[in-house]
Amino acid sequence: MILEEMYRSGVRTPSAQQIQQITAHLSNYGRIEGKNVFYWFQNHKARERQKLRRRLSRHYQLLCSGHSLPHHQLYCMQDATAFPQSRHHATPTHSLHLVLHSHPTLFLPSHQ
Amino acid sequence: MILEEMYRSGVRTPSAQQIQQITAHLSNYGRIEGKNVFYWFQNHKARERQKLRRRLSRHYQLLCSGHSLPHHQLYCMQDATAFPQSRHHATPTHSLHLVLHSHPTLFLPSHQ
DNA sequence: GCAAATTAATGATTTATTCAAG
DNA sequence: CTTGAATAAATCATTAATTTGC
Repeated sequence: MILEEMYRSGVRTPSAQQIQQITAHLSNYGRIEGKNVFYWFQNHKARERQKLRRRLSRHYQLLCSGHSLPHHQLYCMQDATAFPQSRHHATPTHSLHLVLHSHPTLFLPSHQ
Repeated sequence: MILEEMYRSGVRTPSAQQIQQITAHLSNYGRIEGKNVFYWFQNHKARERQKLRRRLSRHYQLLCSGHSLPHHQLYCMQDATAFPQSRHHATPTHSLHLVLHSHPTLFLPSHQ
């Protein structure tokens, strides 16, 4: 409970000092050492991420399976109107037909 | 998610062709064009770097603020009680007492 | 009720990824 | 291109919960 409280209030990868302190504090309740605290945060962080990813994944699956849009992500892919023209140079001329390196302007649909 | 998958597997600055293909693929999910893909990779690369830099910065600040240890580990060197014996190999013998680095097992007390 | 069996959670370890520096 | 360092991701191992047949 204590660790989760800490996590909830922002602690993610505590430094050595922090770990020492936390360990000291928790020692009041039982045998514990730094590595346990270290592992706890590693695992907890990872598994929270995991949960989030699972949620998102499910979310996307729904999205792609023809159901209503979830409201984030993808909205950014929408119409792509106003386009930032290159600030510094006209379309680079050093590219020839060999162009491997991309510049956004190269991807402006030529017919739009 | 798809783009991150690509990034994770090595794509950093996709060529024009690659961008075209990626765009085509992603078009199944919504309106998107090459420049969006281009920007995504630019930004993602940059922001990954940024994250790392922040980490390092924080790291060094701690280091220099007299708080000795850079991050975690070392706390492991403290009481040196029961330590996790590696499942697969005997205790590593390379455990200089100077070690600052990462893995808990690296801090197996040399005398155990 | 109550073990054996099965499944979920958590702890600990290993492997992969990431960037910067050399 | 390689290496070092941090740490995220994947995996292994153990413990806690839950289910099942009796």
